[in-house]
Amino acid sequence: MIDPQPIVPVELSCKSEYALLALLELAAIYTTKEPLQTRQISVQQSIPDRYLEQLLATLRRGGLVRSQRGAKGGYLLAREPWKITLLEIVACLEGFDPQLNPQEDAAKAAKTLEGAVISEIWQEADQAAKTILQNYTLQDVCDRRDARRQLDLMYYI
Amino acid sequence: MIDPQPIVPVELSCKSEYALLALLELAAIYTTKEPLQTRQISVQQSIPDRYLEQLLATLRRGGLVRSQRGAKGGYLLAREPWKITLLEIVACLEGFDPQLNPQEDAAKAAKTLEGAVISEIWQEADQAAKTILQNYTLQDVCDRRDARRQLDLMYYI
DNA sequence: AGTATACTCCGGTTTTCCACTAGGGTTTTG
DNA sequence: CAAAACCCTAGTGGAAAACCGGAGTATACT
Repeated sequence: MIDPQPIVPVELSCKSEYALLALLELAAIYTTKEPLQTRQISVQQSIPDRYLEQLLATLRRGGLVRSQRGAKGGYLLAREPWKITLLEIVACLEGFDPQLNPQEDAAKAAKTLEGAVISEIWQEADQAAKTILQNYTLQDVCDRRDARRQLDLMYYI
Repeated sequence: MIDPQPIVPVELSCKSEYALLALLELAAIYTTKEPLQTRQISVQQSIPDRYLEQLLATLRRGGLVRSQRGAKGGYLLAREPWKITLLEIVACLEGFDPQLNPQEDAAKAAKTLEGAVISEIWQEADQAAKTILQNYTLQDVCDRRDARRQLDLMYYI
């Protein structure tokens, strides 16, 4: 189990973090076209393997990865890493619609006037956070990690 | 119990919603300088009274509200409604620091490189949401509710 | 063809958190 | 001094999240 994130409005669930880490592994070997097995990912990122299996299955149903069964099987990205946004990933895992500005009517659904106004403002904050996540692709995250790795190396020398 | 909000990155907890509704009530009678009792608020907004008590106590410890004990007691806003931001309110309730850009080092605390990069991006999304909430004051919410009330009235005629 | 490998489906368990409840106190008014 | 109202602390129930296990099915390699 991963330690809890700081208690802030935008929470990164364990589920989403695991999935993102797994997808990063898949992105790293994307060009090889060779499938990567859950076992390898789980060891690399220290994720409970049976749990990871479920998450990858969810990602498959969400169309983000493809799977190959049997011996020499495993998972591959369904699309190029620069065509997968972070918003898509968390939307797939947490089970909400990845499109921005989904329902104004959620505010209408509120029973009281106060409730509706509050709901509107919260949706505005939600939009802002979602927009950030939509503007990052898997590739971006990989690039940033690689850049950081280079930087750490330079400090070491 | 309030029905759950849509499953999205930015969640509005029951706690924060109750507190906000209570503060709206206090804001409405702010100019009278007369304290408002938990019982009245709980009836008005249909919030479990003993639970509301706790939330108001938290708001008091957070310096958002003042209390007057004994008979004829109750709660008043500690400041003018236009000097209380929504970010302060949820920060008080959820127990995090209301100042923006609080800790870059949370990213440093991550054990792995990937973890740090992901944490950074999530903080960016978090910042975006927080900024929205910081730019709304209690007064803004009151004003918007009143405007909406006028609008509904016009449609009715 | 057969066997080992690895995904697939599905149900169960454990843990954690949240909304809420409860009891016994302290302060103030009248 | 009694009633009204806030104050403090602990505990409960249910739901969701995190995780585990077993039986099944597809694929590769020999």
